[in-house]
Amino acid sequence: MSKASDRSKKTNGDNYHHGNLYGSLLQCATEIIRDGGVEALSMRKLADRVGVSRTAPYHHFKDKNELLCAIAEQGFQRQEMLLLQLKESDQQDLSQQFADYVHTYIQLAHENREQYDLMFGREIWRNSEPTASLQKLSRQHFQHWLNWIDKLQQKSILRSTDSALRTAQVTWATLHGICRLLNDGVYTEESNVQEIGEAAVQMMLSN
Amino acid sequence: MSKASDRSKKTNGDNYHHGNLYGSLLQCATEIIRDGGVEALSMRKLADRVGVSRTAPYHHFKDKNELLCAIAEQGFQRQEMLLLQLKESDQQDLSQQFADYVHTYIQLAHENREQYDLMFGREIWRNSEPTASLQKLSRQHFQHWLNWIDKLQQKSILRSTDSALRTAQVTWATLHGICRLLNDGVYTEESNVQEIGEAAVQMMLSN
DNA sequence: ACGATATTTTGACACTGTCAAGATTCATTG
DNA sequence: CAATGAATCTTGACAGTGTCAAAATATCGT
Repeated sequence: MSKASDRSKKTNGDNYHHGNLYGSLLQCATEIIRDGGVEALSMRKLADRVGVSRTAPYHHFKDKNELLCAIAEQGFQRQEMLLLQLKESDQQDLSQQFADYVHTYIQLAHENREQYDLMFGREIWRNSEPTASLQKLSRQHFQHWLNWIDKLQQKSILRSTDSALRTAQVTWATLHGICRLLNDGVYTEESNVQEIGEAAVQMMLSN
Repeated sequence: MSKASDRSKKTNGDNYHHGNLYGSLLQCATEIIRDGGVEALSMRKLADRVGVSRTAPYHHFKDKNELLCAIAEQGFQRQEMLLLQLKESDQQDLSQQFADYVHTYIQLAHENREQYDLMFGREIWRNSEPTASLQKLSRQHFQHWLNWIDKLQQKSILRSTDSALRTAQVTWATLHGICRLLNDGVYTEESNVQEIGEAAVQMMLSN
């Protein structure tokens, strides 16, 4: 007890090893980003808040980028959940189901704005290289969207003027554009979000 | 000549005063951003490249943010030009005129991707405060778009299911979404840009 | 108990934005 | 022309960043 108690500052009851640094880092980083955006997250502050030294995180994440990718992945998983829940819902009206998705998408992107920016922002996709697993998740996600669009076209809920791929791209871009303009602070009036989403649905539906 | 020649390093032929630092900074910064994005621009490197000391730029731009805003403003002015040229074009078919705008918008956003990101990105609109003049320019720009949308609705080129404001917001969001996905590197295949734009037009037009 | 391996730390480097104080030049008076 | 005040530019400094290398410590399989 003599050695351990007076030689180091960190071995005072807590272990030298953190135990679950990976998880702690991920969670803490997610919180920091949720509260203050990506630019509020620094590896040093993160390490400090978790209670380890500056470079400790680098043994669990090769890069800052790798950390960000991991956080983005969680966002995609949540998004995936959303699509699944909708498919299993009791909503039989497919038009309404589509409208529901649009509204939920916008709402979710707004509630988790910083994570959303990470998922589709230049920080990861342009400035750095997205992780292999993140790329995979992202592709899967779009594929599911594409499949759904295809189905909606076949049932004439959506127009078939263009191919399923093009339609999927454009409709998604519309959703994405709305979310970006809101999240980035270009649209400041958040009160009309609902109406904007509704107008988007009107534009996309075939009627 | 004795005093001036051996006392300082900078007074060796060139003037101590740069002459047009403001302009040089703006131009050089624009180039740096065009080539390497916002994150490639540092005040220090910029000053170095222009040939002045680190803090010289701060006598012409209060902030790095103020510099960025100035660059963004130029982007808006170019965008404004675009709309004006279209109105004065000889294209009489309003649907086609609208389609032309969409394609030019996407093309321009792609050619000046970094500047576009600056114009509508979080860097300025969320992380910092946009300059008063930038805000004004931005509002004007949207107002012109809104007026046009209104006109197109009255001539039944665009559906009037929703108000002009909502329609303007959603159509613009669609354009913006496409450009963001391309610029941010989420869509990597640039070969289909034309087709995507075409599909967007199809979705927006009333027919 | 020992040696390999995983984990964490300290030190260091090259960057960044920007503030404060001093130096230099310019423009405008007297 | 000389002097004074304003504009402009420089040097020094501070706190912060990501991340590499080498050393320290802990854990685990033998």
